[in-house]
Amino acid sequence: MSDSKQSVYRFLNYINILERLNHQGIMVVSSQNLAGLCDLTASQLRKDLMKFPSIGRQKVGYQVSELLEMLKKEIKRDNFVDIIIIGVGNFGTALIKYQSFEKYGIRIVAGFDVDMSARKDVNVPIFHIDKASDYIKANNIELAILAVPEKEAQSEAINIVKAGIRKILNLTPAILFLDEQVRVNNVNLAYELEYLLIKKGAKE
Amino acid sequence: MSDSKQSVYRFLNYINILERLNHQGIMVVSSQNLAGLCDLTASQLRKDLMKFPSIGRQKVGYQVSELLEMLKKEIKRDNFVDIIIIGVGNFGTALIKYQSFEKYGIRIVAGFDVDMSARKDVNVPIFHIDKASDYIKANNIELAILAVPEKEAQSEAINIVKAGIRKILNLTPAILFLDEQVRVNNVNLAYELEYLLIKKGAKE
DNA sequence: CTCTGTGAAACAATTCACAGCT
DNA sequence: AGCTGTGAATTGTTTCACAGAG
Repeated sequence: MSDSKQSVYRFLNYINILERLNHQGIMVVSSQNLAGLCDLTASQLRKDLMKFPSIGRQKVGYQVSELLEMLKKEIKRDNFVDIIIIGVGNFGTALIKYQSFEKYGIRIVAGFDVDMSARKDVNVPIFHIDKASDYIKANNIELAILAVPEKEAQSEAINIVKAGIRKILNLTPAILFLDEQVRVNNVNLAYELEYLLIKKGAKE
Repeated sequence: MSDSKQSVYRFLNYINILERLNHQGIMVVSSQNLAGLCDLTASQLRKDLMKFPSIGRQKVGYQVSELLEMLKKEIKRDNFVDIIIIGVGNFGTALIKYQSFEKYGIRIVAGFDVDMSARKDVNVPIFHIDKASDYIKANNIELAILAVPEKEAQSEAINIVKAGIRKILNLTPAILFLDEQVRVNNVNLAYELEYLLIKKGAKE
């Protein structure tokens, strides 16, 4: 997988949707149908699938389970990944409790915060932020979710990168300045809301 | 504003960054500098700015405050928007407490949930979900954040759309099937994590 | 010489249209 | 007929390269 961000998201979406179809016992799907579910055109979907050995059947469509397997193989990475979360406020707690990442093979194994008093009601160990560095080194953690208050974002990011973190999902609105080597993915919910509010027409 | 999602996000990012520069008392910025902060090329930034009457000064760069004002005008919408949130669990509570939307002129004015017992510690009224429909109609709410458990996502979405909601920020992993007229923006944090994990190289 | 504004070129994504299989 | 696979055409985006202004 070495494509654009957009195409990676399309592939993740195919997998997500095919898993639902599979779960519902639907065994076959046409490019038309699947494209409709993904909000794109049948052509575009077929173009995406061209990177695989021809797997559709004319007049019929695609075997859901077969397509799913191919897509998963294409996107594959090490099967289970342990990640940590920096900042266990409302947001961080929500993410820890929200176990839905597990089905993607992603496990939040520890949380870190300055305030230890809060949040004892989660089933993942919460440590003082001073311990993050040691933890990252000891457990070879590669990815961290950053969910601290905006003001602390930059300095915490520097700390965890120094300790060995290579990938950060930044949920704060801060702009992070880090070594080029570090991959940062910013999610700014304010932008997502603005986007909805700005665009006049319907459709994504 | 009638551009691609990507370009809208770039513009929102320019505004975000320029506001920070402004706040720091930085008055002038070159396309080179600003592009660096945004993780894109100087050319691309200048192309984006071509839609405005020439505003940069050769040898100098752009006046931060002036550029900021133009961008804001370009993107403008009604100055204050009231939105609601459906689902006041961990996630919903986090969003309500996270007041950072206010500076974008976006205000969460009410939350709705099936479980009224929880979450009395927020400064926004929380109502039973049965009241959502009336509230939307009475207050002419256009946008809702959907933060319910995945299983309820589809049925709640139908309900609020029936009541008049036209735009949904869907924070559940569910795929929503709704009238074409309704704009849906899906944020799936699992995808964001997967994306970080998949891509081998550095850089976004 | 420095930095913007902008055409032109290169590259990427999307849509069209249709041949070919069943 | 119904649906895939795929070149060709179209449209969109990014990069290049340089004229022009201070």
